[in-house]
Amino acid sequence: MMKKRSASADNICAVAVVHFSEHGYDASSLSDIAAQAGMRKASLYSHFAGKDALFLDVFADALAEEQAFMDACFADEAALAAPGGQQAGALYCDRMAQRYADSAHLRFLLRTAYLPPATLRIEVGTGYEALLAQLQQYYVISLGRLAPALAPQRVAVYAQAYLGIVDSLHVELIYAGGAALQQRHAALWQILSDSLAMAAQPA
Amino acid sequence: MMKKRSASADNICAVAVVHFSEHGYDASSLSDIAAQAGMRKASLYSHFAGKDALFLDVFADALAEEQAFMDACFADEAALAAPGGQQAGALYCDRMAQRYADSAHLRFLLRTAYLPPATLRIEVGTGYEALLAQLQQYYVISLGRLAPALAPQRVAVYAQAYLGIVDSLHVELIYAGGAALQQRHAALWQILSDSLAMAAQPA
DNA sequence: AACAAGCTACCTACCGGTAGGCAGTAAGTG
DNA sequence: CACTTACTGCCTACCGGTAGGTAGCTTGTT
Repeated sequence: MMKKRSASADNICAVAVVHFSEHGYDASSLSDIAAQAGMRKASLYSHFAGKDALFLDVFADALAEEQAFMDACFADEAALAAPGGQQAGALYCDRMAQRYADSAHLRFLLRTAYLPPATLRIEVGTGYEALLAQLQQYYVISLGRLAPALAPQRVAVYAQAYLGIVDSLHVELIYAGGAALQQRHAALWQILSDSLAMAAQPA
Repeated sequence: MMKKRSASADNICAVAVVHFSEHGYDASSLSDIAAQAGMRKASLYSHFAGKDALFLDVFADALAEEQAFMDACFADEAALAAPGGQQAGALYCDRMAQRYADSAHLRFLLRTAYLPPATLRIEVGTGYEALLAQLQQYYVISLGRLAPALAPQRVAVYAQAYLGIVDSLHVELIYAGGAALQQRHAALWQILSDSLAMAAQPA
């Protein structure tokens, strides 16, 4: 991988992602970000054209990082899978809470994907949709490996449900966290498992 | 019901709820709100103590309105219910999309409940949690009426799953809307139905 | 010499909030 | 009846503060 940015710019991005994830776009100040990055606000402008540009750079970082995380989860899952054992997409959901705690990029992404700054709606929207599409694709592949006999239209339904569950867990991450998340995860996974079991061996 | 506010104050709130729901707390300007309400910013201060107070008033309105909507949905459901027929909580989900399109209060609520202004986190949090708790209670009652034989711990799981589904639909409302919502609704409802059917008559 | 990367100092625009004035009106008082 | 008083609802004008953004100088490195 090649480095596209200077070390200073990378540092600024690392600071900015925290500010954006905690305060949102509007309430984040370039002065504060610059100060925490060890420089004055004016010096930011030798690295980024403006606030929007900085935001979009951070957003691109976040997308790339979460893409990589997703890749790793489903790669691990494929490596560990025994047919009929692990359920499709489970690893990604299991690791999500820890990931949220560790990664400012994920916190940033969940905050700004759902309520992006008005002027950047389209850019943010298309980027995040691509990520979700990738997740859906991974899930379909994984489910196809674990339950090959499933009818294609059934697979589509489960993929939709899976994305819905992921969204629901995201909400709980932002909103409540910890304990409540566990319960919700368990409950939603339960009904998904039940439905899958029923579809796999119909009465 | 008694009127607590003047007509002007009601008008201001009606304008403010739209602004807050579209731009969020930080990006909403009192000047703009006042102008659209037919007065100057300074005149707002004869009706509300400040931006926070206005926001909290609007928030209280939104809570009350959504509470009333929830009440109506579950009252209708109880009236229409034939045992084993309609599924618990379905009406509320079915009407949600239309409701979202019609009600600025719901759009406001979904936006600010998940990402409230930093200074008002606790007030918003407690208020919205109460609403969700009420929803959960309604669902449990409704499910108890339609499937009386269900084990209590099972009911708790389904209640959690139901809230999760509602959250997921909320996300889809904010984020995508229309067509995608239908699919997600259908998929999540499908797996919930499957699981319920399995629990009701175990193999 | 040239360039990158910082800096100080400053700009305009707008924010939430405050002070004080100005019509209209409804009630009290002789 | 006329007159005063008090109040409501809105106004203009302004405050301190901060935002994003720009100009131009000073460095250090090559």
